[in-house]
Amino acid sequence: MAVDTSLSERKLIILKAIIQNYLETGEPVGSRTLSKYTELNLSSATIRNEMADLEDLGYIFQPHTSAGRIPSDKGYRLYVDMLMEEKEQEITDREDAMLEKADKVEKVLQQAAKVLASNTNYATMVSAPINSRNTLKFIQLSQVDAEQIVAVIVLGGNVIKNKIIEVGETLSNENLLKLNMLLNTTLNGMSIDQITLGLIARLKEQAGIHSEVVGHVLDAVAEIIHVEDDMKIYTSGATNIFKYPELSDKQSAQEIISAFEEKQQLEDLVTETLASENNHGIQVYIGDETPVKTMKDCSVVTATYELGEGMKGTIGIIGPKRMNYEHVMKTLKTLQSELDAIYNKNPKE
Amino acid sequence: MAVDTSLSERKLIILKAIIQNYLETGEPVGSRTLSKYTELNLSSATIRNEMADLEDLGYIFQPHTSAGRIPSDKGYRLYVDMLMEEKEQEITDREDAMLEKADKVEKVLQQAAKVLASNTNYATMVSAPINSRNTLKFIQLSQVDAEQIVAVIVLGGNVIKNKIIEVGETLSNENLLKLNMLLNTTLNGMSIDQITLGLIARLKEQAGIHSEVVGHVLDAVAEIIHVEDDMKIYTSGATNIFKYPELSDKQSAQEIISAFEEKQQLEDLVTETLASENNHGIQVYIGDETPVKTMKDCSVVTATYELGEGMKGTIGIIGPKRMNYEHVMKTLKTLQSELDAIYNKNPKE
DNA sequence: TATTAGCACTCCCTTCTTTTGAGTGCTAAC
DNA sequence: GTTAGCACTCAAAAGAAGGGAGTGCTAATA
Repeated sequence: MAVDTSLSERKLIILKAIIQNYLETGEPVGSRTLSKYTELNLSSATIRNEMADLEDLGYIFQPHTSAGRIPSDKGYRLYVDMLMEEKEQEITDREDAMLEKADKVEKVLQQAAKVLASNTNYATMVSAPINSRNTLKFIQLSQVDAEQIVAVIVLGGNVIKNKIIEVGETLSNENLLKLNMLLNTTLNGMSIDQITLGLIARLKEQAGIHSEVVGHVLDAVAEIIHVEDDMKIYTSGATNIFKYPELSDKQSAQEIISAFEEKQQLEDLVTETLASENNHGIQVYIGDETPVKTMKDCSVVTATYELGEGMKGTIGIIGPKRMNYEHVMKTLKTLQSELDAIYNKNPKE
Repeated sequence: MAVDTSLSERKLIILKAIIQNYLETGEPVGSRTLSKYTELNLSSATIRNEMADLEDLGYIFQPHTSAGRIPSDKGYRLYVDMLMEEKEQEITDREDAMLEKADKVEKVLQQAAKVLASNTNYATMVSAPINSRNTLKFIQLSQVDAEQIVAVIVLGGNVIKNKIIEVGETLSNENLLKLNMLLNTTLNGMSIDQITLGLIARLKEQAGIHSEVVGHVLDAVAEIIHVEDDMKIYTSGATNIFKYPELSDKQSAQEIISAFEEKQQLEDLVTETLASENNHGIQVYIGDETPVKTMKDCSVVTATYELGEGMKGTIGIIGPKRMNYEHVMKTLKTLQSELDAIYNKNPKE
């Protein structure tokens, strides 16, 4: 993303002033307003000339003739990339902790979304981390009754998966014991990715192909391990978009809120964010840049957090393009490090 | 709910015509329209007289002078009551199956909400059944590593609960085995309600009070069993309310959709529905009758379904007062029996 | 050459007025 | 008891008028 250096210092100042003003008021910004707002002591006429240039260059535009200017996507992009007051060094003055510890990951994430929403007044989402690079810590099959076996699998970070396996034929206690031994010795410490179908096939051989039941059970185990838990996404503040007239006409509101209700599109957003290079930083999608078409009139800011063992999740904020980028990014960073803190201090709670 | 018999036959016909017409159009209904709409061949003037009476009796009202009439809550109530009496026997003509089988309860319920929403064009919710009267089928503690034990509990309907228990001190294999025996023999077949703290205390004695670890583990087990899984509620079609102008101004829309996002109020609704007497039927709340104040401008129709073993859940539809009650109630009944069918045919899948 | 004052022009928004039309209530006739 | 007829009401739609914020352009100024 090369910075366009063709803009004069003065144009940059004016552009910045336009954007900041527009972020505050939500109204198109006129030349007279600017001539007071900026410290360059210029008349409105001069500023008008500069504005005309900025418009030609595509950074701002008029919603209609005889209105002030508002930033275009390109303008916002420039602003986010270089004009924003960088608070980089100020991460030290951490805000008060926002999150309370809770014993269930689920609760924490739901709360994170909520806090974020009330903190920013935008719509927010938090995705639960995905397990595929997680490792297996423990596995056990137990007989529930003659026809049911329950399989329990403990992964790193104390994630537990389980399922009931229906078996036609009773498995002897002895065989079950053997199977448990075999599974634990073989699979322990492996990551989910590593447990391939080939490996399972080899296990079947070792366990004795003669038994159909065993084969069936092993297949089921493989399935449990691999069934991607569908991505859990927690949302909050979807109705915040009603606070922004540019998003709250029926059409847009319905689309955006639907996206939050159905979650499918948010999943896409998460996938995209996790796939993107810029992984530890914060990602800003302005308007059409967004991976999710429903949000092409919004800005979307996302961050990735990590719970160790390669388990990554995403935090996202969706709001109008005239979003308070500075505040949002700062808040995201804070939350990011709080999540880190919570989960690295007591990974075993 | 006794039907007000003080209304003449003719008034009833007119009222019904007014309501049906209003349900279709959403516009106030005038006397001229009615004089064509009804088969009683009456002039608009006559109908006007009857309408004036109906207004005095509180069944209809004018949004403003010189407008047609709109049903009042009382009017809707009469209509719904009448409707229910009429249709009682017609449950036989089942519609096509709407639900697909799925192995996870979660999926089925989510899908149920979705189907219902697209079928009715209202906002819908389905609450997952609550387990408190469910019985314990199987319990097992297993050593994950030196400091962790995983407890797995299988309940009726194949509901599985589990948790990792942190222990300071390693529990010997032998002791664990004993404990498992004890737990299974004692608790098997009991309902969650029956497993009291007193019972746990007695268990502790039997297991040998001397061991602190054992005490700790038993406490943890009790906790797992009793921790009320917070009520899971699946929603769909919240944005359908945008289809009804009377609900889709920003204020109402925001309130209703928030209720769907936060879920708290929906929980209240479920609680209320489950507590109500009329348990196997269908409940209709019109306007102010609703247990949830946010929905005082809506009608709410709920039904209870049962998954055996006393596990009850609720299905609900939220829409404008001029809801198509007939269709909604029919659809709810169908869904109710479909849920029954799915879970009683194959309780073990 | 860069800046500014001045002015005509554009177009949105608000407010006010007018028109239209659906619907009512009442009265008098059938 | 029913109906035709008529005056009246009121919301919503359609114009009409004025105000105001803002622009682009030109000509004067430093």
